[in-house]
Amino acid sequence: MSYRPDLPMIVQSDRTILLEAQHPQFEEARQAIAAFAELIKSPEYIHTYRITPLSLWNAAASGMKPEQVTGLLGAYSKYGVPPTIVRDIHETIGRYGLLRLIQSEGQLRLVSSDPLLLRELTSYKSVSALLDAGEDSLAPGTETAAVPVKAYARGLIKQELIRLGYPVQDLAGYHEGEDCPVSLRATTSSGRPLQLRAYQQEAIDAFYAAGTVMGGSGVLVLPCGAGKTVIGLGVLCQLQKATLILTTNTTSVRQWIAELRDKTDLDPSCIGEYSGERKEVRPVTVATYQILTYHPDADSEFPHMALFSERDWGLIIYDEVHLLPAPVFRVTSGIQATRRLGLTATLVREDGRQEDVFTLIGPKRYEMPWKVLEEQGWIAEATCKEIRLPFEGKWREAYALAGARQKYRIAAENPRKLAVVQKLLERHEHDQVLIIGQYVEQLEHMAKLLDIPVITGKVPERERELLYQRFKAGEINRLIVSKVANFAVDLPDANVAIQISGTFGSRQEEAQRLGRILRPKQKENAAHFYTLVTRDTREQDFAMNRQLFLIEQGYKYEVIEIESLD
DNA sequence: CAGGGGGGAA
DNA sequence: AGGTATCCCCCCTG
Repeated sequence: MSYRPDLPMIVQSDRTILLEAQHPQFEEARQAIAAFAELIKSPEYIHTYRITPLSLWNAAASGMKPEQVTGLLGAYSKYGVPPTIVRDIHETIGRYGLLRLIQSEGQLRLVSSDPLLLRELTSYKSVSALLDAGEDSLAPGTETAAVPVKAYARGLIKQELIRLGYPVQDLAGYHEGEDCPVSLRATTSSGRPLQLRAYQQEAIDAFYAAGTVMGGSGVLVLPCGAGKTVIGLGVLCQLQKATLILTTNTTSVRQWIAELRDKTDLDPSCIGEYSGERKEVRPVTVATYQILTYHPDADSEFPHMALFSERDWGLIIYDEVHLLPAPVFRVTSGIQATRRLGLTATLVREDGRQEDVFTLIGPKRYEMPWKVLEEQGWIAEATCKEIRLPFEGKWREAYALAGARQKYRIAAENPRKLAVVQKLLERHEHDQVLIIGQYVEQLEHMAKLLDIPVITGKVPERERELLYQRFKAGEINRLIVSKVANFAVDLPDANVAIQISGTFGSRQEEAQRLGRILRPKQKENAAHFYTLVTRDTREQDFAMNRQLFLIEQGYKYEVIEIESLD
Protein backbone atom coordinates (compact mmCIF):
# COMPACT_ATOMS: atom_id res chain seq x y z
CA MET A 1 0.00 0.00 0.00
CA SER A 2 1.46 3.33 -0.99
CA TYR A 3 1.80 6.28 1.34
CA ARG A 4 -0.93 8.88 0.83
CA PRO A 5 0.00 11.86 3.01
CA ASP A 6 -2.98 13.82 1.71
CA LEU A 7 -5.47 11.55 3.48
CA PRO A 8 -6.85 12.32 6.96
CA MET A 9 -6.58 9.03 8.81
CA ILE A 10 -4.20 6.43 10.21
CA VAL A 11 -5.45 2.93 10.92
CA GLN A 12 -3.29 1.06 13.41
CA SER A 13 -3.00 -2.62 14.16
CA ASP A 14 -4.22 -2.16 17.74
CA ARG A 15 -7.70 -1.42 16.33
CA THR A 16 -7.40 2.30 16.84
CA ILE A 17 -7.95 4.94 14.21
CA LEU A 18 -6.33 8.36 14.33
CA LEU A 19 -8.26 11.03 12.49
CA GLU A 20 -7.02 14.56 11.81
CA ALA A 21 -9.71 16.91 13.02
CA GLN A 22 -8.52 19.90 10.98
CA HIS A 23 -8.32 17.99 7.72
CA PRO A 24 -10.66 19.04 4.88
CA GLN A 25 -11.88 15.46 4.59
CA PHE A 26 -12.46 15.14 8.34
CA GLU A 27 -16.23 15.38 8.13
CA GLU A 28 -16.72 12.73 5.45
CA ALA A 29 -14.20 10.42 7.09
CA ARG A 30 -15.96 10.81 10.42
CA GLN A 31 -19.29 9.92 8.88
CA ALA A 32 -17.75 6.94 7.10
CA ILE A 33 -16.35 5.32 10.23
CA ALA A 34 -19.16 6.28 12.63
CA ALA A 35 -21.05 3.08 11.86
CA PHE A 36 -18.39 0.75 13.20
CA ALA A 37 -15.97 2.70 15.41
CA GLU A 38 -16.28 4.37 18.77
CA LEU A 39 -14.70 7.71 19.64
CA ILE A 40 -12.44 7.46 22.67
CA LYS A 41 -10.45 10.70 22.63
CA SER A 42 -10.99 14.04 20.93
CA PRO A 43 -8.43 16.72 21.61
CA GLU A 44 -8.22 19.46 19.00
CA TYR A 45 -5.96 17.95 16.34
CA ILE A 46 -6.19 14.15 16.38
CA HIS A 47 -9.29 12.19 17.29
CA THR A 48 -8.84 8.58 18.34
CA TYR A 49 -11.44 5.97 17.50
CA ARG A 50 -11.52 2.33 18.41
CA ILE A 51 -13.00 -0.48 16.39
CA THR A 52 -14.76 -2.77 18.86
CA PRO A 53 -16.27 -6.18 18.24
CA LEU A 54 -19.68 -4.92 19.33
CA SER A 55 -19.60 -1.96 16.97
CA LEU A 56 -18.65 -4.33 14.13
CA TRP A 57 -21.47 -6.70 15.01
CA ASN A 58 -23.98 -3.86 15.13
CA ALA A 59 -22.74 -2.84 11.69
CA ALA A 60 -22.99 -6.44 10.52
CA ALA A 61 -26.53 -6.69 11.87
CA SER A 62 -27.54 -3.75 9.71
CA GLY A 63 -26.14 -5.52 6.68
CA MET A 64 -22.63 -4.14 6.42
CA LYS A 65 -20.03 -6.42 4.84
CA PRO A 66 -16.38 -6.64 5.96
CA GLU A 67 -15.27 -5.44 2.53
CA GLN A 68 -17.27 -2.26 3.01
CA VAL A 69 -15.64 -1.62 6.38
CA THR A 70 -12.11 -2.17 5.14
CA GLY A 71 -12.97 -0.27 1.96
CA LEU A 72 -14.03 2.80 3.93
CA LEU A 73 -10.96 2.58 6.12
CA GLY A 74 -8.72 2.24 3.07
CA ALA A 75 -10.32 5.24 1.37
CA TYR A 76 -9.16 7.64 4.07
CA SER A 77 -6.03 6.03 5.47
CA LYS A 78 -2.57 7.45 4.77
CA TYR A 79 -0.88 4.10 5.19
CA GLY A 80 -3.65 1.87 3.99
CA VAL A 81 -5.13 -0.70 6.33
CA PRO A 82 -2.72 -3.04 8.12
CA PRO A 83 -3.28 -6.63 6.95
CA THR A 84 -3.82 -7.80 10.51
CA ILE A 85 -6.73 -5.36 10.84
CA VAL A 86 -8.22 -6.49 7.55
CA ARG A 87 -8.09 -10.06 8.80
CA ASP A 88 -9.39 -9.06 12.18
CA ILE A 89 -12.40 -7.25 10.70
CA HIS A 90 -13.23 -10.18 8.42
CA GLU A 91 -12.93 -12.58 11.29
CA THR A 92 -15.00 -10.51 13.73
CA ILE A 93 -17.80 -9.72 11.31
CA GLY A 94 -17.63 -13.31 10.12
CA ARG A 95 -18.56 -14.37 13.62
CA TYR A 96 -21.91 -12.67 13.27
CA GLY A 97 -24.21 -15.33 11.84
CA LEU A 98 -21.78 -18.16 12.48
CA LEU A 99 -23.94 -19.22 15.38
CA ARG A 100 -27.69 -19.10 15.05
CA LEU A 101 -30.58 -20.02 17.24
CA ILE A 102 -33.44 -21.64 15.39
CA GLN A 103 -36.62 -23.43 16.23
CA SER A 104 -37.43 -26.71 14.50
CA GLU A 105 -39.82 -29.47 15.37
CA GLY A 106 -40.63 -27.78 18.65
CA GLN A 107 -37.01 -27.73 19.74
CA LEU A 108 -34.76 -24.75 20.19
CA ARG A 109 -31.44 -25.42 18.53
CA LEU A 110 -28.06 -23.76 18.32
CA VAL A 111 -26.72 -24.34 14.84
CA SER A 112 -23.49 -23.53 13.09
CA SER A 113 -21.85 -24.12 9.77
CA ASP A 114 -18.67 -24.72 11.73
CA PRO A 115 -19.10 -28.03 13.61
CA LEU A 116 -15.71 -27.79 15.27
CA LEU A 117 -16.46 -24.34 16.68
CA LEU A 118 -19.79 -25.56 17.96
CA ARG A 119 -18.11 -28.46 19.67
CA GLU A 120 -15.47 -26.20 21.17
CA LEU A 121 -17.99 -23.70 22.57
CA THR A 122 -20.40 -26.32 23.90
CA SER A 123 -17.56 -27.93 25.79
CA TYR A 124 -17.59 -24.97 28.18
CA LYS A 125 -19.52 -25.98 31.28
CA SER A 126 -21.34 -22.66 31.33
CA VAL A 127 -22.70 -23.45 27.87
CA SER A 128 -23.27 -27.19 28.16
CA ALA A 129 -25.37 -26.60 31.26
CA LEU A 130 -27.88 -24.85 29.01
CA LEU A 131 -28.15 -27.68 26.49
CA ASP A 132 -30.66 -30.47 26.35
CA ALA A 133 -29.30 -33.97 26.45
CA GLY A 134 -28.51 -35.79 23.25
CA GLU A 135 -26.46 -35.06 20.18
CA ASP A 136 -28.48 -33.66 17.35
CA SER A 137 -28.30 -34.45 13.70
CA LEU A 138 -30.50 -31.76 12.33
CA ALA A 139 -30.20 -31.82 8.61
CA PRO A 140 -28.58 -34.93 7.22
CA GLY A 141 -26.45 -34.29 4.21
CA THR A 142 -25.71 -30.68 5.14
CA GLU A 143 -22.62 -29.36 6.80
CA THR A 144 -24.66 -27.69 9.51
CA ALA A 145 -24.16 -28.95 13.02
CA ALA A 146 -26.76 -28.44 15.70
CA VAL A 147 -27.24 -28.93 19.41
CA PRO A 148 -30.56 -28.80 21.29
CA VAL A 149 -30.92 -25.91 23.72
CA LYS A 150 -33.13 -25.85 26.80
CA ALA A 151 -36.20 -23.79 26.05
CA TYR A 152 -35.72 -21.44 28.99
CA ALA A 153 -32.09 -20.75 28.09
CA ARG A 154 -32.64 -18.80 24.89
CA GLY A 155 -31.41 -15.58 26.49
CA LEU A 156 -28.82 -17.09 28.79
CA ILE A 157 -27.02 -18.95 26.05
CA LYS A 158 -26.77 -15.81 23.94
CA GLN A 159 -25.32 -13.93 26.90
CA GLU A 160 -22.84 -16.66 27.63
CA LEU A 161 -21.69 -17.02 24.03
CA ILE A 162 -21.16 -13.32 23.46
CA ARG A 163 -19.04 -13.35 26.61
CA LEU A 164 -16.95 -16.02 24.91
CA GLY A 165 -16.63 -13.75 21.90
CA TYR A 166 -19.38 -15.16 19.69
CA PRO A 167 -22.61 -13.26 19.07
CA VAL A 168 -25.62 -15.42 18.26
CA GLN A 169 -28.06 -14.54 15.56
CA ASP A 170 -31.47 -15.29 16.98
CA LEU A 171 -33.77 -16.68 14.29
CA ALA A 172 -35.92 -18.76 16.59
CA GLY A 173 -38.96 -16.65 15.89
CA TYR A 174 -41.63 -15.16 18.09
CA HIS A 175 -44.96 -16.09 19.45
CA GLU A 176 -47.57 -13.74 18.08
CA GLY A 177 -49.32 -12.69 21.25
CA GLU A 178 -52.83 -11.44 21.74
CA ASP A 179 -54.38 -9.51 18.85
CA CYS A 180 -54.95 -5.82 19.31
CA PRO A 181 -56.38 -4.07 16.27
CA VAL A 182 -55.01 -0.55 16.13
CA SER A 183 -53.96 1.97 13.54
CA LEU A 184 -52.64 5.49 13.40
CA ARG A 185 -55.23 8.21 13.02
CA ALA A 186 -55.26 10.31 9.89
CA THR A 187 -55.45 13.43 12.01
CA THR A 188 -54.60 14.06 15.64
CA SER A 189 -57.35 14.98 18.07
CA SER A 190 -56.48 18.63 17.56
CA GLY A 191 -57.24 18.19 13.87
CA ARG A 192 -53.70 18.32 12.55
CA PRO A 193 -52.92 15.76 9.84
CA LEU A 194 -50.75 12.96 11.14
CA GLN A 195 -48.01 12.19 8.69
CA LEU A 196 -44.94 10.19 9.60
CA ARG A 197 -41.67 11.76 8.58
CA ALA A 198 -39.64 9.82 6.03
CA TYR A 199 -37.01 8.68 8.53
CA GLN A 200 -39.68 7.67 11.05
CA GLN A 201 -41.22 5.38 8.46
CA GLU A 202 -37.75 4.06 7.57
CA ALA A 203 -37.10 3.24 11.21
CA ILE A 204 -40.43 1.44 11.52
CA ASP A 205 -39.73 -0.48 8.32
CA ALA A 206 -36.24 -1.40 9.50
CA PHE A 207 -37.71 -2.91 12.63
CA TYR A 208 -40.60 -4.57 10.86
CA ALA A 209 -38.40 -6.05 8.16
CA ALA A 210 -36.26 -7.38 10.92
CA GLY A 211 -39.42 -8.91 12.30
CA THR A 212 -40.22 -10.86 9.22
CA VAL A 213 -36.79 -12.01 8.11
CA MET A 214 -34.28 -11.75 10.90
CA GLY A 215 -36.40 -11.84 14.04
CA GLY A 216 -38.42 -8.88 15.27
CA SER A 217 -36.33 -7.32 17.91
CA GLY A 218 -33.72 -4.66 18.10
CA VAL A 219 -32.89 -1.07 18.86
CA LEU A 220 -33.70 2.13 17.01
CA VAL A 221 -31.32 4.99 17.76
CA LEU A 222 -32.69 8.48 17.20
CA PRO A 223 -31.69 11.89 18.57
CA CYS A 224 -33.74 13.79 21.14
CA GLY A 225 -36.63 15.43 19.37
CA ALA A 226 -36.78 12.92 16.53
CA GLY A 227 -40.15 11.61 17.66
CA LYS A 228 -39.27 8.25 19.17
CA THR A 229 -42.74 7.86 20.65
CA VAL A 230 -44.37 8.19 17.25
CA ILE A 231 -42.06 5.51 15.92
CA GLY A 232 -43.07 3.27 18.80
CA LEU A 233 -46.71 3.86 17.94
CA GLY A 234 -45.94 3.10 14.30
CA VAL A 235 -44.44 -0.26 15.22
CA LEU A 236 -47.42 -1.01 17.45
CA CYS A 237 -49.80 -0.28 14.57
CA GLN A 238 -47.72 -2.41 12.25
CA LEU A 239 -47.78 -5.46 14.52
CA GLN A 240 -51.24 -4.95 16.08
CA LYS A 241 -50.53 -7.08 19.12
CA ALA A 242 -50.96 -6.53 22.84
CA THR A 243 -48.05 -4.34 23.88
CA LEU A 244 -46.23 -3.55 27.08
CA ILE A 245 -44.42 -0.21 27.07
CA LEU A 246 -41.73 0.38 29.68
CA THR A 247 -40.38 3.80 30.38
CA THR A 248 -38.39 5.78 32.93
CA ASN A 249 -40.89 7.68 35.09
CA THR A 250 -44.58 8.36 35.58
CA THR A 251 -44.55 11.64 33.67
CA SER A 252 -43.29 9.72 30.70
CA VAL A 253 -45.93 7.03 31.26
CA ARG A 254 -48.61 9.71 31.06
CA GLN A 255 -46.97 11.16 27.97
CA TRP A 256 -47.10 7.80 26.20
CA ILE A 257 -50.74 7.38 27.17
CA ALA A 258 -51.58 10.85 25.90
CA GLU A 259 -49.84 10.06 22.60
CA LEU A 260 -51.65 6.72 22.30
CA ARG A 261 -54.95 8.53 22.73
CA ASP A 262 -54.04 11.36 20.44
CA LYS A 263 -52.48 9.47 17.56
CA THR A 264 -54.02 5.99 17.49
CA ASP A 265 -57.61 4.82 17.26
CA LEU A 266 -57.32 2.65 20.37
CA ASP A 267 -60.30 2.84 22.65
CA PRO A 268 -59.23 4.48 25.93
CA SER A 269 -60.44 1.36 27.74
CA CYS A 270 -57.69 -0.58 25.93
CA ILE A 271 -54.93 1.62 27.35
CA GLY A 272 -53.65 0.90 30.83
CA GLU A 273 -51.35 2.66 33.27
CA TYR A 274 -49.32 0.44 35.56
CA SER A 275 -47.64 2.66 38.11
CA GLY A 276 -47.55 3.33 41.82
CA GLU A 277 -50.99 4.87 41.59
CA ARG A 278 -52.79 2.54 39.20
CA LYS A 279 -52.37 -1.08 38.36
CA GLU A 280 -54.27 -1.44 35.11
CA VAL A 281 -53.30 -4.26 32.77
CA ARG A 282 -54.89 -3.59 29.37
CA PRO A 283 -54.06 -4.61 25.79
CA VAL A 284 -51.65 -1.69 25.68
CA THR A 285 -50.10 -1.08 29.07
CA VAL A 286 -47.53 1.54 30.01
CA ALA A 287 -45.35 0.98 33.08
CA THR A 288 -42.22 2.39 34.67
CA TYR A 289 -38.98 0.47 35.03
CA GLN A 290 -39.00 1.38 38.68
CA ILE A 291 -42.21 -0.34 39.57
CA LEU A 292 -40.83 -3.50 38.00
CA THR A 293 -37.66 -3.31 40.06
CA TYR A 294 -39.52 -2.69 43.28
CA HIS A 295 -38.93 -5.30 45.95
CA PRO A 296 -39.84 -4.91 49.62
CA ASP A 297 -36.43 -5.92 50.92
CA ALA A 298 -33.04 -6.82 49.66
CA ASP A 299 -33.42 -10.54 49.10
CA SER A 300 -37.07 -10.86 48.21
CA GLU A 301 -38.92 -11.29 44.95
CA PHE A 302 -39.92 -8.55 42.55
CA PRO A 303 -43.74 -8.70 42.84
CA HIS A 304 -44.46 -6.49 39.82
CA MET A 305 -42.30 -8.46 37.42
CA ALA A 306 -45.41 -10.63 37.06
CA LEU A 307 -46.62 -7.94 34.68
CA PHE A 308 -44.51 -9.59 32.00
CA SER A 309 -46.65 -12.72 32.15
CA GLU A 310 -50.00 -11.19 33.09
CA ARG A 311 -51.01 -10.90 29.50
CA ASP A 312 -49.97 -12.49 26.26
CA TRP A 313 -47.81 -9.62 25.05
CA GLY A 314 -46.85 -9.64 21.40
CA LEU A 315 -44.47 -6.68 21.75
CA ILE A 316 -42.51 -5.01 24.50
CA ILE A 317 -41.23 -1.49 23.94
CA TYR A 318 -38.24 -0.40 26.02
CA ASP A 319 -38.18 3.39 25.99
CA GLU A 320 -34.77 4.92 26.81
CA VAL A 321 -33.32 1.44 26.57
CA HIS A 322 -29.86 2.70 27.62
CA LEU A 323 -31.33 3.16 31.13
CA LEU A 324 -32.67 -0.37 31.43
CA PRO A 325 -31.97 -1.60 34.97
CA ALA A 326 -30.23 -4.88 35.76
CA PRO A 327 -33.22 -6.82 37.15
CA VAL A 328 -35.24 -6.01 34.03
CA PHE A 329 -32.38 -7.43 31.97
CA ARG A 330 -32.75 -10.66 33.91
CA VAL A 331 -36.46 -10.97 33.17
CA THR A 332 -35.93 -9.91 29.57
CA SER A 333 -33.46 -12.73 29.24
CA GLY A 334 -36.32 -15.10 30.01
CA ILE A 335 -38.79 -13.72 27.45
CA GLN A 336 -36.81 -13.97 24.26
CA ALA A 337 -39.80 -15.29 22.34
CA THR A 338 -41.53 -11.94 22.72
CA ARG A 339 -40.79 -9.21 20.19
CA ARG A 340 -38.76 -6.39 21.71
CA LEU A 341 -38.21 -2.85 20.55
CA GLY A 342 -35.59 -0.63 22.19
CA LEU A 343 -35.67 3.14 21.69
CA THR A 344 -32.79 5.44 22.62
CA ALA A 345 -30.90 8.59 21.70
CA THR A 346 -27.53 7.34 22.91
CA LEU A 347 -26.78 3.65 22.89
CA VAL A 348 -23.79 4.28 25.15
CA ARG A 349 -23.90 3.11 28.75
CA GLU A 350 -21.14 4.06 31.15
CA ASP A 351 -21.58 0.70 32.90
CA GLY A 352 -20.52 -1.34 29.89
CA ARG A 353 -23.74 -3.33 29.61
CA GLN A 354 -24.25 -2.55 25.94
CA GLU A 355 -23.56 -6.18 25.12
CA ASP A 356 -26.63 -7.09 27.13
CA VAL A 357 -28.70 -4.59 25.18
CA PHE A 358 -27.36 -6.11 21.95
CA THR A 359 -28.08 -9.64 23.11
CA LEU A 360 -31.30 -9.34 25.08
CA ILE A 361 -33.11 -6.56 23.26
CA GLY A 362 -31.43 -7.01 19.93
CA PRO A 363 -28.94 -5.40 17.57
CA LYS A 364 -29.20 -1.86 16.31
CA ARG A 365 -31.68 -1.80 13.44
CA TYR A 366 -31.65 1.86 12.57
CA GLU A 367 -29.71 4.94 13.48
CA MET A 368 -30.45 8.52 12.60
CA PRO A 369 -27.38 10.73 13.05
CA TRP A 370 -28.01 14.04 14.83
CA LYS A 371 -26.41 16.08 12.07
CA VAL A 372 -28.64 14.58 9.39
CA LEU A 373 -31.69 15.50 11.41
CA GLU A 374 -30.26 19.00 11.76
CA GLU A 375 -29.69 19.30 8.00
CA GLN A 376 -33.29 18.29 7.39
CA GLY A 377 -34.38 21.03 9.75
CA TRP A 378 -36.10 18.80 12.31
CA ILE A 379 -33.83 19.99 15.10
CA ALA A 380 -32.17 23.34 15.71
CA GLU A 381 -28.60 24.09 14.72
CA ALA A 382 -26.56 24.06 17.87
CA THR A 383 -23.19 25.56 18.67
CA CYS A 384 -21.30 24.17 21.65
CA LYS A 385 -18.77 26.14 23.65
CA GLU A 386 -16.60 24.91 26.46
CA ILE A 387 -15.58 27.82 28.65
CA ARG A 388 -12.51 27.13 30.75
CA LEU A 389 -11.91 29.36 33.69
CA PRO A 390 -9.36 29.48 36.51
CA PHE A 391 -9.80 29.23 40.25
CA GLU A 392 -9.25 32.20 42.46
CA GLY A 393 -6.39 31.82 44.90
CA LYS A 394 -8.18 30.47 47.94
CA TRP A 395 -10.05 27.83 45.98
CA ARG A 396 -6.98 26.85 44.03
CA GLU A 397 -5.42 26.03 47.37
CA ALA A 398 -8.46 24.15 48.64
CA TYR A 399 -8.42 22.08 45.47
CA ALA A 400 -4.75 21.27 45.77
CA LEU A 401 -5.12 20.13 49.36
CA ALA A 402 -8.37 18.21 48.91
CA GLY A 403 -8.48 14.46 48.71
CA ALA A 404 -9.20 12.80 45.39
CA ARG A 405 -12.83 12.42 46.35
CA GLN A 406 -13.56 16.09 46.90
CA LYS A 407 -11.53 17.42 44.02
CA TYR A 408 -14.22 17.07 41.40
CA ARG A 409 -16.83 18.78 43.50
CA ILE A 410 -14.57 21.69 44.39
CA ALA A 411 -13.78 22.25 40.73
CA ALA A 412 -17.42 21.93 39.74
CA GLU A 413 -18.49 24.44 42.36
CA ASN A 414 -15.86 27.01 41.48
CA PRO A 415 -17.56 30.27 42.53
CA ARG A 416 -16.04 32.12 39.61
CA LYS A 417 -18.56 30.40 37.40
CA LEU A 418 -21.09 32.89 38.67
CA ALA A 419 -19.48 35.83 36.89
CA VAL A 420 -19.28 33.86 33.66
CA VAL A 421 -22.94 32.94 33.88
CA GLN A 422 -23.74 36.62 34.42
CA LYS A 423 -21.83 37.58 31.28
CA LEU A 424 -23.60 34.91 29.27
CA LEU A 425 -26.96 36.05 30.54
CA GLU A 426 -26.16 39.59 29.41
CA ARG A 427 -25.22 38.29 26.00
CA HIS A 428 -28.44 36.31 25.78
CA GLU A 429 -30.67 38.95 27.25
CA HIS A 430 -33.64 38.14 25.01
CA ASP A 431 -33.21 34.38 24.87
CA GLN A 432 -34.82 31.59 26.85
CA VAL A 433 -31.99 30.27 29.01
CA LEU A 434 -31.72 27.11 31.10
CA ILE A 435 -28.92 26.91 33.65
CA ILE A 436 -28.26 23.27 34.48
CA GLY A 437 -26.14 21.84 37.26
CA GLN A 438 -25.75 18.89 39.55
CA TYR A 439 -25.13 20.27 43.05
CA VAL A 440 -28.24 21.63 44.70
CA GLU A 441 -26.24 23.91 46.99
CA GLN A 442 -24.47 25.48 44.06
CA LEU A 443 -27.72 25.95 42.18
CA GLU A 444 -29.58 27.47 45.09
CA HIS A 445 -26.73 29.81 45.78
CA MET A 446 -26.66 30.98 42.20
CA ALA A 447 -30.43 31.31 42.13
CA LYS A 448 -30.31 33.63 45.09
CA LEU A 449 -27.56 35.83 43.76
CA LEU A 450 -29.00 36.11 40.27
CA ASP A 451 -32.62 36.17 41.40
CA ILE A 452 -33.67 33.37 39.09
CA PRO A 453 -36.19 30.66 40.04
CA VAL A 454 -34.66 27.27 40.71
CA ILE A 455 -36.15 23.81 40.30
CA THR A 456 -34.69 20.87 42.20
CA GLY A 457 -36.16 17.61 43.39
CA LYS A 458 -37.37 19.40 46.50
CA VAL A 459 -39.73 21.64 44.56
CA PRO A 460 -43.25 20.18 44.54
CA GLU A 461 -44.69 19.04 41.24
CA ARG A 462 -47.25 21.85 41.09
CA GLU A 463 -44.73 24.58 41.57
CA ARG A 464 -42.59 23.06 38.85
CA GLU A 465 -45.46 23.02 36.41
CA LEU A 466 -46.23 26.63 37.20
CA LEU A 467 -42.65 27.67 36.51
CA TYR A 468 -42.54 25.59 33.33
CA GLN A 469 -45.68 27.32 32.14
CA ARG A 470 -44.40 30.80 32.87
CA PHE A 471 -41.17 29.95 31.11
CA LYS A 472 -43.06 28.61 28.09
CA ALA A 473 -45.22 31.70 27.98
CA GLY A 474 -42.12 33.87 28.06
CA GLU A 475 -43.06 35.53 31.34
CA ILE A 476 -39.72 34.44 32.67
CA ASN A 477 -36.76 33.67 30.46
CA ARG A 478 -34.25 32.15 32.88
CA LEU A 479 -34.59 28.95 34.85
CA ILE A 480 -32.10 27.10 37.00
CA VAL A 481 -32.60 23.34 37.04
CA SER A 482 -30.91 20.43 38.79
CA LYS A 483 -30.85 16.82 37.67
CA VAL A 484 -34.64 17.00 37.47
CA ALA A 485 -33.87 18.18 33.95
CA ASN A 486 -32.52 14.72 33.15
CA PHE A 487 -35.92 13.14 33.67
CA ALA A 488 -38.53 15.82 33.09
CA VAL A 489 -40.28 15.27 29.79
CA ASP A 490 -42.27 18.44 30.24
CA LEU A 491 -39.30 20.75 30.71
CA PRO A 492 -39.97 23.66 28.40
CA ASP A 493 -37.99 24.39 25.33
CA ALA A 494 -35.18 26.92 25.49
CA ASN A 495 -32.62 28.11 22.98
CA VAL A 496 -29.68 28.52 25.34
CA ALA A 497 -28.35 26.08 27.92
CA ILE A 498 -25.55 26.82 30.36
CA GLN A 499 -24.16 23.76 32.06
CA ILE A 500 -22.36 24.65 35.26
CA SER A 501 -21.75 21.10 36.52
CA GLY A 502 -22.64 17.56 35.63
CA THR A 503 -22.45 13.90 36.55
CA PHE A 504 -18.77 13.03 36.12
CA GLY A 505 -18.14 11.68 32.64
CA SER A 506 -21.67 10.91 31.55
CA ARG A 507 -21.86 11.14 27.76
CA GLN A 508 -25.51 10.43 27.78
CA GLU A 509 -26.33 13.26 30.20
CA GLU A 510 -24.42 15.71 28.03
CA ALA A 511 -26.38 14.58 24.99
CA GLN A 512 -29.67 14.87 26.81
CA ARG A 513 -28.86 18.37 28.00
CA LEU A 514 -28.03 19.49 24.52
CA GLY A 515 -31.25 17.81 23.42
CA ARG A 516 -33.11 20.24 25.67
CA ILE A 517 -32.45 23.12 23.31
CA LEU A 518 -32.78 21.35 19.98
CA ARG A 519 -36.46 21.77 19.29
CA PRO A 520 -36.72 23.76 16.04
CA LYS A 521 -37.00 27.49 16.61
CA GLN A 522 -39.54 29.91 15.23
CA LYS A 523 -37.24 32.73 14.20
CA GLU A 524 -33.60 31.87 13.84
CA ASN A 525 -33.16 28.10 14.05
CA ALA A 526 -30.11 28.34 16.32
CA ALA A 527 -29.34 27.07 19.80
CA HIS A 528 -26.38 27.70 22.09
CA PHE A 529 -24.89 25.23 24.52
CA TYR A 530 -22.26 26.37 27.00
CA THR A 531 -20.41 24.19 29.44
CA LEU A 532 -18.36 25.77 32.22
CA VAL A 533 -15.25 23.96 33.34
CA THR A 534 -12.50 24.80 35.79
CA ARG A 535 -9.21 24.64 33.94
CA ASP A 536 -6.59 21.98 34.70
CA THR A 537 -8.77 20.05 37.12
CA ARG A 538 -10.49 16.71 37.18
CA GLU A 539 -13.56 18.49 35.95
CA GLN A 540 -11.80 19.20 32.69
CA ASP A 541 -10.95 15.51 32.28
CA PHE A 542 -14.53 14.48 32.88
CA ALA A 543 -15.79 17.19 30.54
CA MET A 544 -13.74 15.63 27.76
CA ASN A 545 -15.35 12.27 28.30
CA ARG A 546 -18.81 13.81 28.50
CA GLN A 547 -18.40 15.38 25.10
CA LEU A 548 -17.33 12.24 23.25
CA PHE A 549 -20.76 11.13 22.14
CA LEU A 550 -21.75 14.49 20.71
CA ILE A 551 -18.40 14.93 18.99
CA GLU A 552 -18.87 11.48 17.52
CA GLN A 553 -22.15 12.83 16.17
CA GLY A 554 -20.29 15.68 14.49
CA TYR A 555 -20.70 18.48 17.03
CA LYS A 556 -17.70 20.69 17.64
CA TYR A 557 -16.91 22.31 20.97
CA GLU A 558 -15.21 25.65 20.65
CA VAL A 559 -12.91 26.12 23.62
CA ILE A 560 -12.86 29.57 25.17
CA GLU A 561 -10.15 30.22 27.71
CA ILE A 562 -10.89 32.84 30.30
CA GLU A 563 -7.78 34.10 32.07
CA SER A 564 -9.24 36.45 34.58
CA LEU A 565 -12.66 37.80 35.16
CA ASP A 566 -12.14 41.50 35.60
C1' DC B 1 -56.95 10.98 49.46
C1' DA B 2 -53.08 14.22 49.94
C1' DG B 3 -48.67 14.59 51.57
C1' DG B 4 -44.58 13.19 53.93
C1' DG B 5 -41.02 9.66 55.32
C1' DG B 6 -38.17 5.53 54.51
C1' DG B 7 -35.67 2.77 51.40
C1' DG B 8 -33.55 1.14 47.19
C1' DA B 9 -31.62 1.75 42.66
C1' DA B 10 -28.86 3.42 38.66
C1' DA C 1 -12.92 5.01 40.05
C1' DG C 2 -15.85 8.41 41.62
C1' DG C 3 -20.46 9.91 44.11
C1' DT C 4 -25.01 13.28 44.41
C1' DA C 5 -29.61 13.99 43.54
C1' DT C 6 -33.62 12.15 42.04
C1' DC C 7 -37.35 9.14 41.37
C1' DC C 8 -40.60 6.00 42.62
C1' DC C 9 -42.22 2.54 45.30
C1' DC C 10 -45.09 1.54 49.65
C1' DC C 11 -46.76 2.77 54.12
C1' DC C 12 -48.34 5.86 57.45
C1' DT C 13 -50.97 9.84 59.27
C1' DG C 14 -55.12 12.74 59.78
